Amino acid sequence: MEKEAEKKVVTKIGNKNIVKKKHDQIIRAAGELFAKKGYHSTSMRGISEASGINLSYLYHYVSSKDDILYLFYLKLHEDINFLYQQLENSKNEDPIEQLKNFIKLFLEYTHKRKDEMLTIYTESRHLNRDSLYAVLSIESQRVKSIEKLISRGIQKGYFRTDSPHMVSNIIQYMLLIEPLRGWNFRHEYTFTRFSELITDLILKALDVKEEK
Amino acid sequence: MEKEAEKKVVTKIGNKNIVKKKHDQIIRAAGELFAKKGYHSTSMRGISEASGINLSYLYHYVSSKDDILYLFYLKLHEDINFLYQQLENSKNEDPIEQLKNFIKLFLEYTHKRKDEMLTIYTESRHLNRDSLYAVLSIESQRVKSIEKLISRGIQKGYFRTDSPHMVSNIIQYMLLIEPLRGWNFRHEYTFTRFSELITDLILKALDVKEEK
Amino acid sequence: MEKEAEKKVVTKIGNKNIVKKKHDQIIRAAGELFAKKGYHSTSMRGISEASGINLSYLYHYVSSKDDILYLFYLKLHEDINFLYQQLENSKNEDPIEQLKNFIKLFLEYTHKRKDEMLTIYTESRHLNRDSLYAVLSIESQRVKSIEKLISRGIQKGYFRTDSPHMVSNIIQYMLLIEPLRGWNFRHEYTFTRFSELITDLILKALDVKEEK
Amino acid sequence: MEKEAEKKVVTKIGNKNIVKKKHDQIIRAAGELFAKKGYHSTSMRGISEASGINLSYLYHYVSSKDDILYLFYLKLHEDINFLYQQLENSKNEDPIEQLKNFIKLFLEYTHKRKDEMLTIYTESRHLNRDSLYAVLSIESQRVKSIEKLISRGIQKGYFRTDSPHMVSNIIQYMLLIEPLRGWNFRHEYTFTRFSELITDLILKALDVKEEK
DNA sequence: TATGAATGAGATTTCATTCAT
DNA sequence: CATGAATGAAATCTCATTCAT
Repeated sequence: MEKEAEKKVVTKIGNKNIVKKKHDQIIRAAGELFAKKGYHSTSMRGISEASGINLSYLYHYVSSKDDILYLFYLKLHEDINFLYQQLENSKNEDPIEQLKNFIKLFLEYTHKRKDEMLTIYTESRHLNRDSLYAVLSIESQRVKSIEKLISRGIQKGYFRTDSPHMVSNIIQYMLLIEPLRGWNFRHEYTFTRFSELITDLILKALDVKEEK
Repeated sequence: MEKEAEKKVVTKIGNKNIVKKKHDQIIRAAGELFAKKGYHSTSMRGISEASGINLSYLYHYVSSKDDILYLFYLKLHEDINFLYQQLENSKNEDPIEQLKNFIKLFLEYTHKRKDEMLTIYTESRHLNRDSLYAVLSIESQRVKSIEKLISRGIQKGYFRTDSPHMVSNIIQYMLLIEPLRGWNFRHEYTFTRFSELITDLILKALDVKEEK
Repeated sequence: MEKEAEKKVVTKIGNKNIVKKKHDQIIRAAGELFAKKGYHSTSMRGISEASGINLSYLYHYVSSKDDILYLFYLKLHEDINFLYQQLENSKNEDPIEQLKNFIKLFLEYTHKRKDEMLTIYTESRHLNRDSLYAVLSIESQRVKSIEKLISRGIQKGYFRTDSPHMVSNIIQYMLLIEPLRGWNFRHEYTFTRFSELITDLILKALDVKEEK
Repeated sequence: MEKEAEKKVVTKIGNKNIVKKKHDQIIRAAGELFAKKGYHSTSMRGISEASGINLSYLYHYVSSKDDILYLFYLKLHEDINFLYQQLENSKNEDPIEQLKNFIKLFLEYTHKRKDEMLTIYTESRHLNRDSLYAVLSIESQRVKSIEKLISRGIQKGYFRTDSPHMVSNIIQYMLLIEPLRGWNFRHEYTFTRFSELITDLILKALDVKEEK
């Protein structure tokens, strides 16, 4: 996986373990608030209260409110990153199975954390320049990971498309439909059914004929 | 078309023509600011200055900042609404052509107004309860309009899918990919090419075999 | 008099008369607080309370706390500026008398407003870049005004010095001794006596022989 | 030399040598910061970092931020104090030479440390009551030291003035012109020339005829 | 219809200082 | 002798909204 743009969150505390722990504590609290009220309507005071960390002391672990949103994104990213790594590493598997598996796991993750996903994808516009750049860079990497799998699948004759890059973008986008648009269909489909339909669609986009 | 949930923007001015004109003036100014800085970072003062309407006087035409976001949504909606109406009305046309045409026009509209679309779809979360409800209701209607076309197409044997509702949702969602995700592919495709690819995908989702 | 560097204080109010009046109100209040506690220990809230202007409304008349310090300087400057203008204009007078008169009036002014003068000359370091530049530029002009008088006096044979510029700097500096160092001699001299001594010194610096 | 008002800086550490060393360390760091950003904009954390002394540990050596400013003053004072002592002790020298020498050395010192001098003389207002009192008392002593030399010179017929006290104040004040006002002439005179001019002026104030 | 004046509430951030070990 | 954790108080500034005319 290529190198991503990076942004370090500056803290006043050296000990990395403690920082990690506190960051988790902060993100957990902030994440809920963001999900409930959005980034701008969530105040640092609110985060302080919800996390149990003294308001001023928060600033020892992050250097601005923006940092928290960024950390929040990073956390979600980390939790799912292994899926993308699998896309790149396990080169021996059947690409179709590999893709199906990826979709399944991704949708499950997204399903469980839809509020957080919604938050991230609607609020990330408001990140400051550096954080935004870092986030977009990660997102871009993700699409590239998918693209690699697809290219492999094409070479091996499993997939067919004349625009792997665009299809990869579309796939990544499709996978986010639940948090972004689920309100309009969630109650009408079981998750399994929903998952099937999305998988189907993606396979069709890659011209995979499915035998049922 | 079924009745939508509605929300009236309360004004202190009687004359409907004037109100309409002022609303346009406000929305035009606000829209640009929203696109540039987002809803929360746009101040009423800013809108007042950009629109040339005195700050207090704004409150004769809207009753809160939230209203402006709502009006902004409504405007975008109105401008494109005729497309959805065509989906329902012109019942004699070939559904495939009708769909293709709809996609084309929608994408063109979206392409021209991507910033505004992005704004709406990332900021609408922050509408207050009533406005949000109204917006979601409109969005829901739109999906239903698409669904009607699809059902017609199925009956006539043009389309095939075992979940018209879900596919409609997906189509509506797909059509928004440019404002929401375009940053990652925009510079690599001409609009025409992009439009083709999306159309293709949607037709595939409906099992339409294309002869080229 | 040459053109000075300038800095405009940005207000949100158009009417210049009102702005002027409010500025006066603000400066009067702020000046006292600055004199009593210094710039940094004076809070905007304090200024708001002392001036009777609502805290947020203060920001319609100034755009930052720094502005207030700058306005304060400007006020003091304006009140005494005519003295410097006289130095340049009335070219027919006897330079010695003109200088004596200038010293007398300046010292009187300074004597009455020593706290404010002390404030300005100890706090102006903390002005932001633009304000500081404007202030230094004014101060520099003042020295030049003095220098012009001296040069005139030299030409006419009244004064003698081989460094008019330096002497002018020294004179300007000398005239500020009361606010800056008066605490150590104020109670031991009447103002008249003090004034005489300073005048004497300055004349000596210019090699004026006084007949008494 | 008469007894000065004094203020002890309370420490939690017994060993006087260590205290002295740490104080130096603190002052060196703080001095630079004060010179760069002023007293109020310098934070204890900043001093801690610049000095390499742990923030809480600073409070073992000083009892408040104010103490540091006071110590800073004291350091500058100590470094130059010997000059004032010479003024009082060496009673056999020619007063004119003695004065000239004093001026020269003082200006050299001031020249080298103008930033620190500026800091002290603009920030000392913000010392708390006790520290301020101690500082003023030292300053007052200094003027008295000069005054003694002048009185001696008068008695011996070298100097002439009817107000030795005032002249002493003026001299002390004059010697500070470079840090306080140098910005307006520094680049136009070599230090030597500047030094000459000041010396001249002071001798004139004392009615010393110079043969060149 | 239109506007300038005014306000209360709240947001982010910084800091000197103390606690506990 | 030395340190990391923690805190309360305050500061500047912004904003949506209302008042009074």
